[in-house]
Amino acid sequence: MDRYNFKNIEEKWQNKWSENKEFSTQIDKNKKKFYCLEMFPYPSGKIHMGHVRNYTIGDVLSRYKSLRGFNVLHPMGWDAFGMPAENAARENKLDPKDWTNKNIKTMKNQLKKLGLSIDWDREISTCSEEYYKHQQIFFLELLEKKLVYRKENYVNWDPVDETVLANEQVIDGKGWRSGAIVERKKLNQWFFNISKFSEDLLNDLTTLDRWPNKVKTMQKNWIGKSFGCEIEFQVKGDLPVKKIKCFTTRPDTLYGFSFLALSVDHEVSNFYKDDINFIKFKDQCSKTGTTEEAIAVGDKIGFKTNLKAVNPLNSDQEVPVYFANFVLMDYGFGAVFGCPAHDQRDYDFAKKYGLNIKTVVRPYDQNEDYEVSEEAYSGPGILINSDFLNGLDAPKNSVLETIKYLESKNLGKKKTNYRLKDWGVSRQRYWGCPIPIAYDKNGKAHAIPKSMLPVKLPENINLNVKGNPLNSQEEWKEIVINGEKMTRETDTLDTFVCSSWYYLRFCSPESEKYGFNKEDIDYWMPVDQYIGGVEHAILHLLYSRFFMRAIEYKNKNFNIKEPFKSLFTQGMVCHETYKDENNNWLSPDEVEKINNRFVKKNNPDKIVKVGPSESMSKSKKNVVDPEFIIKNYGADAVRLFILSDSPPEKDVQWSEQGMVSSYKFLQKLWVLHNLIKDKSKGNENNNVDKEIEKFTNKTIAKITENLEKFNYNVIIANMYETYNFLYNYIKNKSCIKNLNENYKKILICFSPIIPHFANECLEDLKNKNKIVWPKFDQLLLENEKIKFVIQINGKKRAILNIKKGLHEKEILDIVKKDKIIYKYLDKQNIKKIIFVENRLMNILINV
RNA sequence: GGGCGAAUGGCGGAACUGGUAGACGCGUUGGACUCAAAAUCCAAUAGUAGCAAUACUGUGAGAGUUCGAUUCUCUCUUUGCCCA
Repeated sequence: MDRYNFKNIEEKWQNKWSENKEFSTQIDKNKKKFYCLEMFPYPSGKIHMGHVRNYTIGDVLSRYKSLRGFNVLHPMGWDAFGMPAENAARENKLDPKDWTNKNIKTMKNQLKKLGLSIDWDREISTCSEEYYKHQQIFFLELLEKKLVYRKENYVNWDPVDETVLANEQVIDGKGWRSGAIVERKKLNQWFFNISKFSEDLLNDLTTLDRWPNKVKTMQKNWIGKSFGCEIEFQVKGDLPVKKIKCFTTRPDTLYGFSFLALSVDHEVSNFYKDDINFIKFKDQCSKTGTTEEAIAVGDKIGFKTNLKAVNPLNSDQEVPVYFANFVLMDYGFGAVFGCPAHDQRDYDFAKKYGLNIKTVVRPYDQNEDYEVSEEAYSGPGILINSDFLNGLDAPKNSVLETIKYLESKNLGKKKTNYRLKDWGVSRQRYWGCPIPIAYDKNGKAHAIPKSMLPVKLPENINLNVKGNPLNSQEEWKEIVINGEKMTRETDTLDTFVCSSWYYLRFCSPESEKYGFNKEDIDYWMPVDQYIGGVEHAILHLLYSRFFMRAIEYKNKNFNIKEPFKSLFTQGMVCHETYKDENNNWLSPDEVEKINNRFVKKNNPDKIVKVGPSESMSKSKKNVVDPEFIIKNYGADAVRLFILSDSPPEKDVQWSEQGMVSSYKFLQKLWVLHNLIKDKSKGNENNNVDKEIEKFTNKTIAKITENLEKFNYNVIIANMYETYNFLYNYIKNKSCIKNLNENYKKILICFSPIIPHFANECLEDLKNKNKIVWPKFDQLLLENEKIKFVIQINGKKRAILNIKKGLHEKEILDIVKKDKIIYKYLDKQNIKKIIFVENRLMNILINV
């Protein structure tokens, strides 16, 4: 017998699957469909272990569903636009398109070597014209429906690179590449009106019963619905401003009112636009980032106006009005009322400018003399110093009570507010989907007619320019629409737009007229199982949910609101981190273990510092290359290992030892396979054995259940158990007549995890039958003998091996004859017996 | 600071709706094979006591509900993630 040669066997099956187009899918209305989708990768160069895990999980499910008779759609594509291509291209003087396509080719090959059951005929790439031209059409449709608009907004601006940075590209207030201090700059940008659907996006979370609660909670918090009060403050002063509107979630603390703070963009700022001090102040404000965190942490600064605001609950009280850097125009009305005693931001501000700090809420364990000191108290309590509001439970009752009062006096009204802001989709970059807009000489935006689409990206352009390379493409920028000369929009779309609808495109990858065909999506959508990293819990998933609503809006032909019926978020792949004596990161293959000590390879004197296990990342060098591992151990072994050590939703530790043991297990299975082949050769006179039948039945039941529940790590344990049983079972047996048929069923159960191996074995057994998921017999399961526990006073004292379904009396009879239990029961009064059928009997006696 | 989750042998982890805690794997130890090693195979492996049968303790800590709690409730500790 030869060793199991994974190299030849895996290649053989992969070629076979590919040649037979085994996984290409068509609509078949006689079959139930199952759409399994994993988040598509960014083509960064090579696949990493995270991909291996993600796609293995999806593949196991797809193969299983397919064996269960579903018509399975399991496609793959490329999230191919984005910055790394532009950066890499800039550094290596390549075209982003060439760079991207080269990576796609490499990664596709790598994925194929994993033996994934993917319908490659449906492959899509978001950077291809065939893809993004449809996206441009969607953009125009949304524009027609007024779900897209243009407005000026603040962005993180890198003054050195002359580019806009995403929040995560701002590190400690500096640009991640240039290191320049990031400024706030106002730019005209395109926005998707996602906030229009805030309420809908929030409410429909309750329909997503097969999404992790964690993700739903994160989305809920992100949408951030709160209710509060819109208050109109009377304003006095030498400016023609009589009223300022403001939103607050805590109107009940109005008696602690000590200033009114406005955003520097508030309309009142118009009166100061020529004031040199105000201009300076505004400039200073622009130095703070735009994130909520930057604002919370940063210095609170203000600019005092000549205005006074009147407390609506106490017209005798007048407080100063400031411009302040911590107030943003897009929250509320760009105006907040300051209550320093109960809001830390306001407290910091009041301290700085010597403003009054009046306590109006006391914690439950303090008396009426309580006064806030050192820091604001924002917890719950009882209202004090608040006239007629005194004694109310804050904020539980007090907020609503206050609003009621304000409404009755026409001083304010209840209002719902959402934290979710509209989605800015403009990116000042080359490598993205062009926005199909042009501007006339007055700067007015016009949609580029659909007949003129797609707006193609110019090729072979110079990327080594500051800012957006498209800006310097003078020829490309020119366009004539209806005889009028115009200039193209040079911003491109955020890549999250590409990934907001790609799952529709997989249903109709070749549809030319439109992004999808109705017939296709009617059959395939929604995605039955979506699998990916939890890092996309908010943005990508929320944007996709929005995009479906945006397409559906005013559209009778489309009725999908929720694209992903069921969501699974897998954990990350982690590895120990290593550093040398100079604190430089070392990769695992630069390290070896000698006598329980980690040292540098080929240099055993150099001790290596072992750090905690962290998510694999290039920057920490704690990565293991899947290609290398597949080459050494084979795809099946990698699949086996990546699923074996942890539940799929939790992080998994990469371990070389674990990898080796998975490899060895396959070798052992191969030995077993050949033994079974021998033992099942033979003639009709061999014995039929009940034991193997029962065992197989139980195994099918277990694996089926664990597949349904994503307990993939437990399936691997089931596989080891199966091996252990079979190995011991056949050891001392001669030929068994029904061994072969049972073993084949077991192989099919293994096949989603180790498809090459299982198919090879089935073929080796000359299997002629169509391979379908084996059924198990519930009756056979129930007829089995069980282990029945006998407890005395709650302590386990014996285990009876009995058949199922025995009654209390029958068991008691057995118990009374049992020698071990007898000594506990002898001469004792039985007070009570608790009997749980097929489980246990607890006998309570006097002690 | 707020929200959500987690905590089980040396390690990763199992345990159905409250019913045998530690499946399975790794590691470790002992043995077989070998001149030797690797590989492979066999056996043991939560702790304490005991030659053993067995007994007691044990699922982060403390309480509670229950005949019975890893599982349910409360308080606390540690830790992870998200938001700030």
